[in-house]
Amino acid sequence: MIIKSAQDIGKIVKETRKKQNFTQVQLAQLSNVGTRFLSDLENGKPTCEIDKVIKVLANLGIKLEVNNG
Amino acid sequence: MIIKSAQDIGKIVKETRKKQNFTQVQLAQLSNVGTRFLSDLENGKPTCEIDKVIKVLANLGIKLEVNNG
DNA sequence: ATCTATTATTCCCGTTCGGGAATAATTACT
DNA sequence: AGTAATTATTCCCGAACGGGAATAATAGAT
Repeated sequence: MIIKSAQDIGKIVKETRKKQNFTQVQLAQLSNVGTRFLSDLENGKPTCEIDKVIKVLANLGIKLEVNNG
Repeated sequence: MIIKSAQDIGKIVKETRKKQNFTQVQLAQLSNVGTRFLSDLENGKPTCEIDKVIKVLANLGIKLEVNNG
């Protein structure tokens, strides 16, 4: 899936988390972020800090990839 | 290229920008971010805001992709 | 429909982002 | 080497992040 916005990331985080039967609280603890942050992230908040986003993705086994020309 | 940290993103931004003969000032203006932000980003600052990062990548033609299981 | 679990939203608040501009430092060019 | 250009770093400061906790709202299950 191609990411074009923060919303896209939120969507995939939410989807994947549910697929793996995680609750926000669980994933937040696992990722060392607050539950507020995770909620914000899943709802597409555009100002989330990149490092925490990456950590959450990692804890869901989601691979983030970049495609240069 | 697989992204594991903010540093990885910074690296590819810098590389790609140079390949395309952009200066930080140019890319910053193009992306509607400050030059400070761009410098920080390229140097791997972990707290950069996700939306601006995405915008910069887009302006370099770098595709951001997510790989779910 | 009811009750519970999960998620979203609000609050307080310390910390930090990021813009802009100036300055230092680094790099590139001849 | 010397000069110009590019980048990094510092400063000021308003605005917003994110944690924690409480509350409201939503969804899920029986």
